[in-house]
Amino acid sequence: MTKNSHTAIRQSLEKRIQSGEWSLGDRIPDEIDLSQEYGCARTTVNRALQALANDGFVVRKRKGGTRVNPLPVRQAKFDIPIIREQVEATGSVYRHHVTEKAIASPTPSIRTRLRLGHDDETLYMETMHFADEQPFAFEMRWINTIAVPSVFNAPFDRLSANEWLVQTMPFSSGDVEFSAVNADRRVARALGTKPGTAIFSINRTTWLGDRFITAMTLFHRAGFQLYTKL
Amino acid sequence: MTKNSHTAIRQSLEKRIQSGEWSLGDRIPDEIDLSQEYGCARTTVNRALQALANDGFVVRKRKGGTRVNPLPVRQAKFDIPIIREQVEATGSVYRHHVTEKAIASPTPSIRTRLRLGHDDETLYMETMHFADEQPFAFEMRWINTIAVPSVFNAPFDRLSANEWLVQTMPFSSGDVEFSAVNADRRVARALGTKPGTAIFSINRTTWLGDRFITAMTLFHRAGFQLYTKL
DNA sequence: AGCCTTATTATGTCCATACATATTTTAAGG
DNA sequence: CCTTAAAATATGTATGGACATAATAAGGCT
Repeated sequence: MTKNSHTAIRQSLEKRIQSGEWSLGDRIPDEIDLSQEYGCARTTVNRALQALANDGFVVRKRKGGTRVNPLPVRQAKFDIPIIREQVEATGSVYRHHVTEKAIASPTPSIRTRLRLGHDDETLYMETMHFADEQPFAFEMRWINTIAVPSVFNAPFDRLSANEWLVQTMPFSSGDVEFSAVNADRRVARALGTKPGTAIFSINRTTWLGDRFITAMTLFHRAGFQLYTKL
Repeated sequence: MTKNSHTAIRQSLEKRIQSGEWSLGDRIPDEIDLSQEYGCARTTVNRALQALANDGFVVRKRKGGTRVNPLPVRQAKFDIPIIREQVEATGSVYRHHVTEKAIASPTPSIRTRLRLGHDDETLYMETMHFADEQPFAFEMRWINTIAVPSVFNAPFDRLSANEWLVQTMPFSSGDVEFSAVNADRRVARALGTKPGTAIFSINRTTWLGDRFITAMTLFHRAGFQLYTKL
């Protein structure tokens, strides 16, 4: 069992909700009553209830009290690791290889996606990621050379762009998009599969404040699965 | 600006980390120093720092102090909504249609996945989900009739199994698996696309405690994307 | 009834303090 | 020098009290 009062109370309340003691939309006792029931201070119950609200189990409203969330929304959380760590976590040996690296004027669609000006240039890179010498993922990436001028000195032979950027600009924000695409000839050849194979693809755009840092499209090997617990 | 002291402090610290005031792995001032700097109680700083630790910005250790996380892991959070809400959120009209519903003895692989006994039976259902009368997703589902006996009285003509189960067993746990698959003939016909098309697929298994409730495979229409902010 | 003002109420936040706990540092002893 | 025990330290948690805030309920007026 957990020892701490607030996590213990949290778990207890969670079980009582799961058991059906209170059903969807029901109001549960207020903090003072619960604190008496559990024999602790109100702040401790408050902490437990806030945690439950944070995870979507209950909805809280001033004066309205705390209710079991009538619209429970399950949240899936994914860790988005560095590809090397993802590979090594499975016990495989990681290797990457930069197949292309050039200053390029991005296409209009990329330009829009990155909110770039008319003559802004980017560094375009293609990288292959291997697990035990088998293709693991094929990466296409655009980097804003103005926001990240040090990119020209980056040791991309040792570190993948993926990893280097995480270490250089660690706390940027961004968005992610998962989709399924049919491999075209180029992607198929890179991943060692047949054109048309369904490929799990991740699109990521990264910002620091309002400055565009990098955009990436990742094509995973055929059969790749992304897994998480709810 | 935010008014509350603890969120304000949290944001301030987040900015200071992003600005590079402390770099990866650096130790940041302890709670007492920060509380003096911000002119508040230690508990308030503690709350802000715990929130930062929770989101992976810092790592905290007793006596060791608080450090900027040297291995920043980005977390993507997805809301997994009821399909009807997902469709209606885009302004489309939702409709579903149960195309098959029968007691069935699941295949060995499904049986293993669900940790079912040798002669346990399940209710097997196939459902089509439409958005504005266009195919949105095709669902295959197995339900444990022993854990959910009320399933036989469920109004599946009005409510999809998806929605009914969420309302009936709201706070179950489970796991999710995202992948890309080539549509076979059956899936392609259901979704109105050609066999071989890359389809975004979601596999979900749901438990209440250690009891299996339901397993589902969802095939989304071609071109479907799952999007989130980091 | 309908409308406005005022009380009531449950949660939100903060504080000062106290003690617990994990971890490192230091000191003592061999 | 190495091992072991004691002190120091930063975070973790709990408490009781106080006041703020949002939302509802109650009351009084036209």
